[in-house]
Amino acid sequence: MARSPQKKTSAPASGNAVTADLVAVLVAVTDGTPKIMTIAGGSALPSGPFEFTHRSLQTALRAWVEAQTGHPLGYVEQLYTFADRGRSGDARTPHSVSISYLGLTREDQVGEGFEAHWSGWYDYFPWEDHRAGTPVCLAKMIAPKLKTWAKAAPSPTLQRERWQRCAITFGLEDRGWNEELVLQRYELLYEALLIPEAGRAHDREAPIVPGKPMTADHRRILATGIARLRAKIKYRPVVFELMPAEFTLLQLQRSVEALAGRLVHKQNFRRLMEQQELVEETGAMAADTVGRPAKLFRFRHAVLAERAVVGTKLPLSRT
Amino acid sequence: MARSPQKKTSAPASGNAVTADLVAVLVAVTDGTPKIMTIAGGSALPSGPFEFTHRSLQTALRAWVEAQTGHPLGYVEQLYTFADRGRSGDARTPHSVSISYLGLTREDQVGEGFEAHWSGWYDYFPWEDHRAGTPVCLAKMIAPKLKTWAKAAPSPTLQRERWQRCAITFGLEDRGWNEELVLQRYELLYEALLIPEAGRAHDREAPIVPGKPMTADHRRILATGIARLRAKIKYRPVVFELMPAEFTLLQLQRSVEALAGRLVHKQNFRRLMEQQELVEETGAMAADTVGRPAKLFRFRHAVLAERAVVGTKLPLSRT
DNA sequence: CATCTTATGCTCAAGGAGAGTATAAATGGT
DNA sequence: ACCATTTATACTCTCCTTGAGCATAAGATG
Repeated sequence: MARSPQKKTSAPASGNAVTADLVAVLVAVTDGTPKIMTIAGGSALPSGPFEFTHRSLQTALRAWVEAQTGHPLGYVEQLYTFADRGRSGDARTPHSVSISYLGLTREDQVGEGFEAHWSGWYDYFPWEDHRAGTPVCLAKMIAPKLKTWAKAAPSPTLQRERWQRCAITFGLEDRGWNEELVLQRYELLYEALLIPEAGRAHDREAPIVPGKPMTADHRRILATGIARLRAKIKYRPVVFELMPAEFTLLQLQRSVEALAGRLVHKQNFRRLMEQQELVEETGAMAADTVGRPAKLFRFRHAVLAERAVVGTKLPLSRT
Repeated sequence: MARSPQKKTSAPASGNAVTADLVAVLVAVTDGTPKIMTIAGGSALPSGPFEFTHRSLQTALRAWVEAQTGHPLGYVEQLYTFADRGRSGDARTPHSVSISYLGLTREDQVGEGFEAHWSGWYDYFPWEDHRAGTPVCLAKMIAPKLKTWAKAAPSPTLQRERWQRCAITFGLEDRGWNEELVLQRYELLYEALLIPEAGRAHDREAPIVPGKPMTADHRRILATGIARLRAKIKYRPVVFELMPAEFTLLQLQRSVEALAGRLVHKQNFRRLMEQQELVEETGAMAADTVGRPAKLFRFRHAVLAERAVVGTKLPLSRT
């Protein structure tokens, strides 16, 4: 089947040949800590060349992750395709297209003898964890530095606009924290040169914000993945991919909170779970617990066949 | 800056060289009809090779669309990257990665002397337009054929599962229409071999569903774009990219309805517009109208700077 | 038994969303 | 002039959702 005329009349394939890479954001949640699979001492996301022996990108990613971790991948979703030369540095390297994916697993599913390292994702984004209230680094370090950056704009109008952008994306000045703006926040810090990856790293005076950096644009890809996942859990039952087969409602709640980076109202969370019929009792009770023992639940896989849209809404507080 | 170790130790670039193509879903709304830019007599989306002279994919797309249509592009968003060999047919062609984009413009913005053709998007997806109630072809043709397909499953359990999937994605048996499931519906029809693109086209007996086909996987890409746009208008003020500078609230409503493929409650729509402060009066009134003249409004660009999340919610009916 | 901790059931109030009624302002026909 | 028709615009009403809090139950520990 012929493609479009445009393509037929275009330059030969060798003219714009590129290499295709896969980059994976593999997420697990262990003990209420969201983790991502990393390599190179936690400074890079797992990535590799795309093998065209596979039928599709998804198949390639699954096979590749399985080879790396020794376990099949549950939920997989494409994130974004990057081809920016600007950030990757050297223009003389062969052009590369990076196709990034988000994958959900459990840490314990990784086979023995594999080089998988799991790093807490808040190591890379300390300002994103609002479970214990607004992080200290946000108010004490990031906000002031953003203010300085805003004030450095050429005109008063631009200064105000810059600061307004900062205030919105970081929820400053009582605007309320929006946990989904992960990428926007990273991009803003990048633009303000508060992130090592933004270059100017040789500038020792550069005011750098806390948070572990990553190779190339991997931290940006990670931010994309976190943002996507935080949005997704609200309208698709994907949290369960990160849970063991049986769990208590509190464990489930803790996982949701870990991903969202903020706390939810316990009773309302249970109400949502019940009325949405996402889970069912196993009949067993949790063992080895403090306090009153909780019922064990399992995910009702049937809901996937029953309804098109089901989510784990976040019963947030208005305050 | 070095990339991950995985990449360093991988095969040389020539080993997995591919060509990168851009495919664009360019949307406009004219007189309450959503349209897409097409080439080749409406059988393909505009596409072409990615020129690495540009800094990023977005820049490349913008420049390319501008060259094609003679007008700058407003809103641009990446859709999906395809590399499936399975559907493109010949395995001997050079491997290609197609990066698709969604772009919003207005039909009248296309310059003279360009070969842009605008086709109504419901020509390709007749079953997606529910503005005048459930389309006839859905009840009369699609539903029965899906039922036949479901019954062709090997076991009774599989038959039931198939039919349940169909009923959910197409809103059959009083389940309610979900306008966002555009891609799922297309994929289901594809799987059921009711779509010419699914191959078996030589089979004259094949029960084919109404709707204009497209080259390669372009109709799938279009479905992805429509689905994305239908979801997006609910939480981002992107409709305004498709509107003229000044418009009446009814015109705005008609555009939203055109995209969503379903009607909304007029009074509630106005209430939403007002309380969200997305628009402001220009002071002028619409001319050349039937009935009472309406106030003209314009988009309040300031909201983009004021709030992070603003949407054109659909005040749908519960029935 | 007092206390701590988690589990679980229930109520309340404010806001949002779906739906309907009523009125206003234009046009065109008789 | 009057009326039907069409669109614009203002309000009201009710049900459901959602944020929030109170109260009680059931285990462990000292």
